[in-house]
Amino acid sequence: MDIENQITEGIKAAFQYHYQHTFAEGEVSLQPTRKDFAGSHTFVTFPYARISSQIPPQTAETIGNYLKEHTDIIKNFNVVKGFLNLELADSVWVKALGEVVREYQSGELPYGFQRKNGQKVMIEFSSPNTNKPLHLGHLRNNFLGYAMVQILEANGYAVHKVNIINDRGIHICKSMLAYQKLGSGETPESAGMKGDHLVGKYYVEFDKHYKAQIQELVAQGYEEEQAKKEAPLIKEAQGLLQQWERSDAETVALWKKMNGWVYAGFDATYQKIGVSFDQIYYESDTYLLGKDIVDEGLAKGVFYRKDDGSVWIDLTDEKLDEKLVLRTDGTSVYMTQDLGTAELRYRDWPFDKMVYVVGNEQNYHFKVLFTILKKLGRSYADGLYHLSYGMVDLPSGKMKSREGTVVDADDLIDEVVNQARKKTEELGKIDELSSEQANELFQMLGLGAIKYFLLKVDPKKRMLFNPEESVQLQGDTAPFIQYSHARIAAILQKAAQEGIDAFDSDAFSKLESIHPIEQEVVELLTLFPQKVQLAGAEYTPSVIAQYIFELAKAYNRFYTEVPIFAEQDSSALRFRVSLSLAVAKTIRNGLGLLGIQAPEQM
RNA sequence: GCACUCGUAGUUCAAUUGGAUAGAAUACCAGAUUUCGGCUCUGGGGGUUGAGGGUUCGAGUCCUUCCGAGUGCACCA
Repeated sequence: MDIENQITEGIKAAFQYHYQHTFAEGEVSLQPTRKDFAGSHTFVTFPYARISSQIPPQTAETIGNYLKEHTDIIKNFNVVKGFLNLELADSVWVKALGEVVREYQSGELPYGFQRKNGQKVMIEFSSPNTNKPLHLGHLRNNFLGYAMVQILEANGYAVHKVNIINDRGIHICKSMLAYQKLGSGETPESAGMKGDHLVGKYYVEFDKHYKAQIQELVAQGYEEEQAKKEAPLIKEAQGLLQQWERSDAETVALWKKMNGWVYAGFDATYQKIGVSFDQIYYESDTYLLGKDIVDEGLAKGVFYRKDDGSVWIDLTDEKLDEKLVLRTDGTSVYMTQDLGTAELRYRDWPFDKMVYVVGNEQNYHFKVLFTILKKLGRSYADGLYHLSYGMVDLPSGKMKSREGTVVDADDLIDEVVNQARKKTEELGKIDELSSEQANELFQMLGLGAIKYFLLKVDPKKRMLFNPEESVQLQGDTAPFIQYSHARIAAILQKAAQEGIDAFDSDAFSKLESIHPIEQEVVELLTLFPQKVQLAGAEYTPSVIAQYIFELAKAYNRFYTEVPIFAEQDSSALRFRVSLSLAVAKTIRNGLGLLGIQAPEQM
């Protein structure tokens, strides 16, 4: 039984004994004690004044006394207003560490991870367009998605990672048109560029000339809106799209060629950032889906047809608008497509939950999508979740995907990895590493820095990414945590050399008293499982990031305040070595949940 | 115009979902250690939680009115 359970059982018994009151399951909850008070767990008694017919401080006093007398887990308690702060006996903490170490030793599942629960989650993330390379916003998406994959697996779910590539439409036709006009047979090889960057270059080219044409037209007296529609280039691009839809051989060949370049470029980036997928969908395959759902909706009376032949759904009673699901000409729109894709996916891999990692500008779209599926009576509709995230800004200014000032993902990674290289070459202990191993380490540090920085913030919130701050060795950063881990690794190595088995929890089981900071570290360790659980339930990797940082900091305090190998008492020494082991493993696994690696040395 | 999201130390972020004196990191100042690893640790100043009103034992959190920022409101995706 874990610590929290032991305490709540005690509290329930106390209420039974003193007030003849029986609590329902899960009704008694504890909170962590604030730092300025003694104790680790706090019971808030305000809500129970009616049950005890006493003022809260009296209730707290009564419960505290009962726990101290009737259980052996409470060393002391104090009451502040209605708050009952509990100090646990040292033996409780010693035993708790023993359990953590044993779980790590048994090795079936890492400490804090759950057994398979039989539930299946599909998660969609990344979802790029093929007309330009990945940028900083995509990185937040990819890292969030990949972290959630790890976290959901740790919570016992079977996870299926999917990516849907937006490979068709007017945007890729723009790149194609510019390439036809200006490309003169250039290839990624001849240009010495990654394929996605090459195609992106022509997209920018298109945009430049297109804007020039608009300005020209405006100068001739057109309204801007009209100029945007009438510019010759956009008409040409639309023509190209129509040719593509008619399966014109030449157009399709060019489309395939350019998309092939982009995929090669994406794959290189995915590999570099350590992201992969189980299944990839292409919009060129799915954009016509959803028509039969429209028929079904009409039959069920969920949708209705207007006189002009277009099909709609009225969601005004859900406080949403009317939404078009089929055009007058009978073709589908984005919403139709997403309905069809959801259906397709459920058939491909019947899931209990489906998570869409998509930016918050699409909040409304997903609200509507989920509502429609519910109205259609889809059994899986309740398991759908939109993991919405905010935009990423840079210190130099805001960045938007549609404007030219986008920060390219590859460039950014290179820059940060380079900074990690510089710092580590200057200061690191990497002499015995081969140049290959060293390069791997720099990647680990640079990528870890970006991932951690993007993941430590609540996904919902718009955030500011500071590349320089992210690689700092001090502060709330990945390198700080990785460094702490590497240092513990050195300690464990020393312990191994001295013949100490860090997994041997019997070696310290008789230890009677421990240092307050040791207690604090063990307390943090005991919280890991519920952090994993929370991060999964709330879809917020930031919970894990914050936790590991706290753990690393607490360990560092322990490290300066308490000697390890100079300790005379063997029990205490062994306890500290095992504590170090448990912390190192938890940091490593916690970082792993964020997709970040922890080096043994740096 | 309508809808949604957000507003917290100089800056970047937290706040256990309604709990205690709103916490970290960073920057700045002052110390300790100079040993297991460049480090790390301790202390200090810094806040009317955008503003007002309400709900209750208790509000950064819920309701409301303003102010400010962002996003979405295409027979685009």
